[in-house]
Amino acid sequence: MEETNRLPHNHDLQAEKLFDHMPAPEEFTGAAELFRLMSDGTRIRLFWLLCHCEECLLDLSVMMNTSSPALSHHLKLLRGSGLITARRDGKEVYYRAADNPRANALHRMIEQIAELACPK
Amino acid sequence: MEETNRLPHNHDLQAEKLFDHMPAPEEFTGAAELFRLMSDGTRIRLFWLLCHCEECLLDLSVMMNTSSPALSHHLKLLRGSGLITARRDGKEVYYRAADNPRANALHRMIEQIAELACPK
DNA sequence: TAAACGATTAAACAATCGTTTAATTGAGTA
DNA sequence: TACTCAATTAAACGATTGTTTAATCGTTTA
Repeated sequence: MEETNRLPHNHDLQAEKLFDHMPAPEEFTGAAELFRLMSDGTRIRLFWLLCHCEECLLDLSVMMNTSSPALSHHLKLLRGSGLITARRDGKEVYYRAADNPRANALHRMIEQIAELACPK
Repeated sequence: MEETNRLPHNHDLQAEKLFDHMPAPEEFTGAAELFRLMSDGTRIRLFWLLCHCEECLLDLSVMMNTSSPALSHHLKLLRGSGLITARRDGKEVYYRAADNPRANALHRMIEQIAELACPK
């Protein structure tokens, strides 16, 4: 038998059981990193934009009204997490949202929270 | 008629149309703030915990292996966004996840990303 | 009222992050 | 090769953030 009564107070039996099976902090790092990526207004708007078109850095910087070095920095972060893809064609690099479960779920959640509809 | 051809390059007609109807940065601030709240490992684990039990600060600090001032700080942030509720009973303040669409959606998304199941 | 306990707040600190400016790399073209 | 354009990188800066330590507040009880 296991001794479960190790909390200072004894309010909730469910909490005691939970305490014996607490997920380690590392179990949440992946989710935390994904949320951290979307915690910046510029980046979340950029990702949303790339869910609806494929564009090069220069056009993106005009659409976003943001400097290209700043955007390049954000694009690198998004790309590193697999949320967007990039392909070079000549001098330009074209970015768009990746087509995977995480990116799709994020896309839906953003539009749900922001109360935005997909543009026609 | 509207002049839509204002981007430096002309790659994607859809992008041109999108440019004419770009959501303002403010439209994403709500979502960004919600994601920022969940961007911290301690806080996301704390919120998940409060989805499954109601507990006081001291017990939470033991379960989370975190100092009570630090936890109190995180709890204040979560409470300020309406993701958790608090009630005082005598000397103790009991916290739990709020029951609203945002909190529920977040709960589901965290367990989906972290590949966790709700504990029995 | 005084003491004990739980919770919160304040101040200080290191660490992280996003932007800017300037320099550099990569690719096409005259 | 030289020149142009697009993209990236580097360094520096200011701002924000999470934790710690110590002090304070709120409630109960001896």
